[in-house]
Parts: sequence; structure tokens; C-alpha cells
Amino acid sequence: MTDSNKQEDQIFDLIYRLNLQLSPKFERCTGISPSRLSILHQLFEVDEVSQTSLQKEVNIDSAAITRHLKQLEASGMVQRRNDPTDNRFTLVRLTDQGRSEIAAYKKEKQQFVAQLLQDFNEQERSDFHDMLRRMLDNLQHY
Amino acid sequence: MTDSNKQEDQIFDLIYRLNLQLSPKFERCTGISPSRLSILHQLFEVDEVSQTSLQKEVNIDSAAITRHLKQLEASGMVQRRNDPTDNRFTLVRLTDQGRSEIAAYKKEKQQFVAQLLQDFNEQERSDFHDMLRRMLDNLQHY
DNA sequence: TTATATTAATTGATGGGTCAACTATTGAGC
DNA sequence: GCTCAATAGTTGACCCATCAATTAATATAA
Repeated sequence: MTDSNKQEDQIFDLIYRLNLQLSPKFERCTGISPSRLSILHQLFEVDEVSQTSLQKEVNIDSAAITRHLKQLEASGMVQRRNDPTDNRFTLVRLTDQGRSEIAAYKKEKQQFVAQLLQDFNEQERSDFHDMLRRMLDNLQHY
Repeated sequence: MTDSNKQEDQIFDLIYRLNLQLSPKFERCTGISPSRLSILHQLFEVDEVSQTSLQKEVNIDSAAITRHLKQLEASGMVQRRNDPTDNRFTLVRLTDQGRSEIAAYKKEKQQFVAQLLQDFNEQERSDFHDMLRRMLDNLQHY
């Protein structure tokens, strides 16, 4: 195993450890899972969308979307109705309650993320963003 | 929301998308999950270790370790026995079969990781490693 | 020594993700 | 108009992680 391979391996291990720790800590901190908050965030930006377009934005399976929405609906954050122009679609929107509750979550998330990047300067943030973007692109080939 | 906050948010979203896609794609590519390969990798380095020290290296729950080892044992990759000097411990080691099979997995992983970092030059790899390290450290505060 | 704390491992409950199979609706081509 | 393909959503089976509770063994301290 070459030195270069070792370094690649180390980078992968760091990413994977981040991978393991990020979601649980995010949720303990903010009170909501990253994917679920992402769903709410998307809904906050638009008025009403289908589950499919939600699924594309949030990057999880449509089955996972269905289950999240089922719980969000049960907790009164979200409403769903059939699209009258095409009955295959289900249209989703935030309730007023949902729209007001989301603010607190977004604030918690902001603090959490700020902590993660606390010692990164402007240049580093920009570089980091760029490298993550490229890595994600490389991952798309699979 | 300030521009700075937006950038932090974007970085988080990239990491989280990486987070979501990494494990499934790794497993499709290599034929084994990252954590399970990590367990095998640790066992490859040493002769025989307790589950607890394995757990610390791999950074997953001891319950998860138990379940992985149960399956690895069933598939003949791994052997377990009680520590004769302290019966609380279970000592784990690779079988000969396990030791020979692991080589193929490591090779697959190496290719996968090389692809992820294909367009990163030396400096970028070093910087990236450094920033991931710092981010992981920041995460430890939670 | 005997009661109490600590430690290792296991198990069950839960949550979040994937994939594959299925239903229902709509679109397209003959 | 009818058949066949494509699309949206749901459900079930599975995998992998966490946490909490339990069991068993050992260490500690009165």
C-alpha cells in the first residue's frame, strides 16, 4: 500500500466518521433529524409541492419521504391533498403551525453548523465547499 | 439569514448529501459495508482483540459490534473465544479464510476511494484531510 | 468477606435509509 | 377506444445505527 493510498484511506475514514456522528448529534442538538428538517425547509420555500419534487430536493428515497410526511402530518406540521389536475400526485404544504415552528429548528441548526465551522476562515470555507462539491460529483458516477 | 450563514448551510448540505450517499454506494461497489470492512481491517492489523477495543477503533456502538461479529462468525470470517484471564472479555480474531478474503475487499475499497478523490492534487488532499480533521474535532464538543 | 460499583457483552425497541414489489393513475401509439 | 408503458405513491423486507435495560464477571472498599 503506497503512501498515497494511505492518505486516501485516511481521508475516507475521516469522512466516514463524520458520517456516523453527524446525524445523531445534529438531532440531539436541534431536536429534529437532518432529513426531516430538510423536508420542512423545502416546504418553507415554496407554497405547495408534490412528494416527488420534494424527494428530489432532499435526496432520499420516495419511501422515506412517504414515512416522514406521514409523521409530520400526524404531528400537525404538514397537510396533504391530491392534485386535482393529476391524481397520481400528492401535494404537500406546511400548516400555519408548521410554518411557525420551523423557525426554532432553523435557528438551532444554524448554531450547530456555526460550531462545526467555527475555526474556518473565509478562504477555507470556500475551498472546503468546493472540494465537497467535487467529491459529491465524483460520487455520482456510481 | 446572512450570506455567511447561507454558506455554512450549503457546506452542511453538501456534507449531509455525502453522508446519505456514501455508505450505500460504497457497499454496492465493494460488496461490504464500510463499518464491517473497518472491523475486518482492524482485525487484520492485530492478532486478537476484545470487542471493546474493536468498538473504539471502529467508532460504532458495542451493540452494533456484537451484531456484525455474529454475522462475520456465521460466515466463517471470524472466530471468538472468552478471554481466559477475564471472562467479561470476548477475544476476536480473523480465521484464515477471513484473512485471505479481506484482500479483495481492501482492493475494491482502494479503487472506490481513489475515484472519489480522482481530481484532487497533493495540496488539496492535504488541506482536505486537515479540514475534515478539524470539523470532526469540532463535532466532538457535542 | 461481603456489599457495591464498574465493566463487557448482549438483547430489544426504535429510527432512518435502501430496494423491490405493488396499486393506481395518466400518457402514447395503434 | 384500447392496450401498453411510464409515473407517483405506498408498503414490506432488510440493513445499520442508536439508546436503554439486562446479565455476567471482576474490582473495590467497608
